[in-house]
Amino acid sequence: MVTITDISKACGVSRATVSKALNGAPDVSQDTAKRVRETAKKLGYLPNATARALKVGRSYNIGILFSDTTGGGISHEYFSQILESVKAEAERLGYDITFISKDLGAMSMDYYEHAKYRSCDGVVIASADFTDPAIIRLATSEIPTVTLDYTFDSRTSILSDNVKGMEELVHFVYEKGHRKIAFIHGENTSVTQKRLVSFRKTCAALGIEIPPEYICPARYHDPKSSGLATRELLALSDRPTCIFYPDDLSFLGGLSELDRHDISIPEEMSVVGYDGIPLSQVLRPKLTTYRQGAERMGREAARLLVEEIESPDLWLPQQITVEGELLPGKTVRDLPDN
Amino acid sequence: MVTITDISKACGVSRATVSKALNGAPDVSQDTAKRVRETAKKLGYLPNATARALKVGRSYNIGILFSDTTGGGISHEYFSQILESVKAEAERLGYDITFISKDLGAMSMDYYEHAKYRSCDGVVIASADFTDPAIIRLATSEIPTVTLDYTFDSRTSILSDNVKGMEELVHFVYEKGHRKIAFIHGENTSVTQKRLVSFRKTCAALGIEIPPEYICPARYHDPKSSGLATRELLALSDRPTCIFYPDDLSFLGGLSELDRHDISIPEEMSVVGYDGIPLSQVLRPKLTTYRQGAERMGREAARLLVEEIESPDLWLPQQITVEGELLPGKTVRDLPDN
DNA sequence: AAAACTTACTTAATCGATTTCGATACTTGG
DNA sequence: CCAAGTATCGAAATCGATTAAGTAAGTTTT
Repeated sequence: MVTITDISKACGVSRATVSKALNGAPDVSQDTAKRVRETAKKLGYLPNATARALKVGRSYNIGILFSDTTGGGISHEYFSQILESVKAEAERLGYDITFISKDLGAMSMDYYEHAKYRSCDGVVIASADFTDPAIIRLATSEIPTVTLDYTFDSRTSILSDNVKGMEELVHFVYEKGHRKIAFIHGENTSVTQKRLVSFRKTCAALGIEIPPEYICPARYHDPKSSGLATRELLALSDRPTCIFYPDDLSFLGGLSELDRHDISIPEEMSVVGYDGIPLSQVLRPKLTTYRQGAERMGREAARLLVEEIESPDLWLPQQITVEGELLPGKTVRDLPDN
Repeated sequence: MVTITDISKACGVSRATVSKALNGAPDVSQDTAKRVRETAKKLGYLPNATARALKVGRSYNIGILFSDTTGGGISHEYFSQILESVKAEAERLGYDITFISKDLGAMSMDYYEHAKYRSCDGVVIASADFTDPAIIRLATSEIPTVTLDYTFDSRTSILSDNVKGMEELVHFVYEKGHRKIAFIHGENTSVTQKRLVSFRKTCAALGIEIPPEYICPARYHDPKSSGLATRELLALSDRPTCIFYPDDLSFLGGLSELDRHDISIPEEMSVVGYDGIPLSQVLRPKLTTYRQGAERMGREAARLLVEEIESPDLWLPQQITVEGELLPGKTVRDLPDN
């Protein structure tokens, strides 16, 4: 391994001078700076991020956290898109990305400890159970963090615009003539609450009455539970004409349940998803859904986190809401009369 | 930040003793070892991975490389499954995972330099253009690496069993009565060659003649190009009865092309995918495909890499082939007579 | 021409942990 | 009772890089 010591010997200057030359310090003559850079290149010198991090207390490494429990794993497209865009933006800004998890090998660590252990400059909390004490500890610690789809105290967060998403979807089906709209929702999280409130509010504003049995609990990303909820809705004497699913993937559970009852989409039942993952657009019929701006969310998360890391003094926490986009699809039928 | 110095002061012993006590060295008395561990816990001590890495020359950090160019990005389910299982196994073994990329911020680095810069103990090359000189440099360097779906010289690699996969798929459609089988293949990579040769070999063994125009080039994970290939196949005077697609996602391109010609699956055309991603199993009709053992591949990759890192002396490179599993689906029709 | 700056380096401490080589005290064997 | 062995601990070097402080020239000011 080539170190600054090797360069200093080859150039006949001190290690301090080499370091300063390579970092563009002002008190190095043009001549020596050039000589140092050239021999550095000739010898194939690479800075050692570890040594630098130890000395300057900054690792240029940010953690990313996907908690394994909530099923919001990396392989869901929404999250893998976020991961990809966080990674791209962080790298653009000179930061590497390391996964933060509970328990590394034999050591039992919580998230906070893991982040400290790796001396991460900051952490993006991408998917997590926000009631988990370990998550809370990290998110309220002195380590800069950005959370996605949740705000701790009033710390920095990137929020998908669930209110607007629901509004647009409700308006869309309303204009197609639907009045009997059922809503299958995911676990009781802040996201769910926002969507549910927005759903109710928008319906109310449009003068639609939603009977309580039209609101069904299920779980995110779990086709089975949405299938069950669908079955209950179909058992009602007064069936809805349109069903909102918690997310695109969950709709697939509803799909097979509707299949079982020989109910065709959208002729006999209209459906709406959420997320706008690529899968939704290759289904036939194409799913009506709301695409969350995952790519931009990841980018903003990385950008804000690095801003906070690099200028902590003039930093104010902020919450950014990223709008999505309605994808019309073909799964909502035009009702001739209501 | 609590360091071993703090502990040493609190305990009235030297830093050396603290370090040894925490690492279970033999020349520390039971008493002091216990006292040190207790005050370490009391003070909330966390080892500093950076400092340790600098001293011992091991970072307990392994790199993972997904090259962005080939479209084999993280958000493809095959790769995100691999990522997830590499991550899980590495963490189980006490290693963290960092993404390795070209160009970090302003610095221009190739993959090898990036891995050195972060002093990765090893790198999993999960998805890459194996003709890229930067990839070759890394994969043939002194850094332990494991490649997926490609073998450099005879270094360690994890291979999906493409030969067996093709064999099984061909046999499957053969037994359904198909004799006119077309094969749309991806870019000319070693994987493609294996599949192509295996396809040809199996057909020959079964006495099936495949006319050259039944073999169409396209690109992996690119529905558009497979759509075009499909169009060409449909234009033939002697159409095939069954089409093999390069992967599940590409099949979707074929799907819309078949739609356009009002050809229904499997009644008028049978199709077969490859990969067995979850999407393939929620399509209707369910896709006949071959699931690659992504989860096991990732796990083995991490396991072998760590083995090589931890006992480089008694290490022999090896290639592991991971079998997959045929998913029958519903997209291959039973031909009454052939 | 003496005082006051500049410029261009070097010295040495430091980050947090590990590890080699002693050093000391105590135990055991002969 | 002395030599040898054992158990326990500490001093100091080290990993590679950064940086405050100091130094020795040369340059400018008055």
